[in-house]
Amino acid sequence: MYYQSDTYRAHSSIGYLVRRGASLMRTQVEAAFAGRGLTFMQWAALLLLRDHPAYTASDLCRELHHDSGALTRLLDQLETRALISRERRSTDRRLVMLVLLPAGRSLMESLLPLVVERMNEAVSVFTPAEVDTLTNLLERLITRLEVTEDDRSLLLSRIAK
Amino acid sequence: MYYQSDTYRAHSSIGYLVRRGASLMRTQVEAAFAGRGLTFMQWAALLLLRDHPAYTASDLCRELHHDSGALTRLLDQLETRALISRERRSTDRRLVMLVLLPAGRSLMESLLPLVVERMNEAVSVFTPAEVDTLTNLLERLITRLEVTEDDRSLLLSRIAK
DNA sequence: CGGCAGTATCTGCCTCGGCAGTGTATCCTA
DNA sequence: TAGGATACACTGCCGAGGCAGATACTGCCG
Repeated sequence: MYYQSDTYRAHSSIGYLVRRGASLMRTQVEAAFAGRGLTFMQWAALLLLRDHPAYTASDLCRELHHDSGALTRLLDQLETRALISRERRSTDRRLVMLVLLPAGRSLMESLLPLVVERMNEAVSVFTPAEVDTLTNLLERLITRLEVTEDDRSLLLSRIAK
Repeated sequence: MYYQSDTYRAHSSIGYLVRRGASLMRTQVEAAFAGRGLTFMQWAALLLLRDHPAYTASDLCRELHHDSGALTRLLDQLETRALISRERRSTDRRLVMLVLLPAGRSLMESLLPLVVERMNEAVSVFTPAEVDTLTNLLERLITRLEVTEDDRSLLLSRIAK
C-alpha cells in the first residue's frame, strides 16, 4: 500500500503527474510542427505508417490505442491533405490498407528532426540512464493498467451474455 | 542527445508513453466512481478544495493547470449538484471564493478510499522505492517543460507588443 | 445454400477542453 | 485623481475523442 487515504494529495499522485506530463509533452511536440497544422495523433499515425507500410486502419487503431471513430476522421483529414491514401483490399473487402504517400513521407521526414529535438530538450534534465529508467517504469505501469482494463472489458462482455 | 532521428520509434518515446499512461490512469480513477458521474478533473477539484478551504477559482485554475473557461463550466456542474458553493468576496469583487459543501465533502471522503485503492493497484507492480523514483522523474520532467512553456508565452507576449 | 456470429469501417451524438474575446473590478502611476 | 494597465471570472465557438449504433463484408456451421 503505497498511498494512504489520510495523506493522499493530488499533486504528488502518479495520476495527476502523468496527466500533467502528457499535456505538456503534447504541447511540446505540437510546437515543433510550427503552423503545419498537425496534431499529436496525426503525427503518431504518420510515424507508424512509415515503419509499417502494410497497416490497415484497425492495425493503426490497435497500435495507437485510439478510438476507431476518431481514427476514421483522423485518416479522412490525412487523406484530404494527400498525405496518405486508402485502398480496400480485394481479398477481404472489410479491410482498408493505408499507404503513406510521398507528400506524407516527406512531411514526416522534414518534421522528424524537429520533433526529436523537442523530445531531447524535454529529457535534457535527465542522464541517459534516467531516461531509460523512466521509460521502463512507464512501460511497466502501462502494462499493469492494460491488464486490469482487459479484465474489466472481459467481465463486461460476460455480463452482456 | 538521447533520441536520434533514424532510430526514433513512437512506442518507446516518452511522449507516447506518458500519453498512454495518462489515458489509462484516468480510466482507472474514473472506474472507482462507479456511476457517480464524476470526471477526473472534477475529482481533482474537490480534492484540492478539501485541503485548501480558502481557494478562489483562479487559485484552482493555477493549481490544476486547467483552462479557465473549462474550469468555470466544471464549477457550474459541481455547484448545480450542490457539492460546492460560490461566493463573491466583498473586499475584492473580482474574486469568487469556493466552498466545499457538506455533500461535496462527504462524497469526496466516501470516494477517497476507492480512488486510493485504484492508485495502489496501479503501482502494485512497483516497489515503494520505484514509485518514489517515478514520481521524482515525472516531477522533474514537468518542471523542465513548464520552464520552456513559460519562455514561449513570454516570447509571444513580447511579440504582441 | 441460408442464417448467424464475428470483424472492420464508418457515422451521429455528446462532452470536454483549448482559445479568444467580453465585462467588471482593482491597482498603479502620472 | 483620472486613465491606462492588469486581474478575474465568464462566454461563444470549435476541434478532438469517447461511445453506441449502423453498415458492409467474411467465415462457419447446420
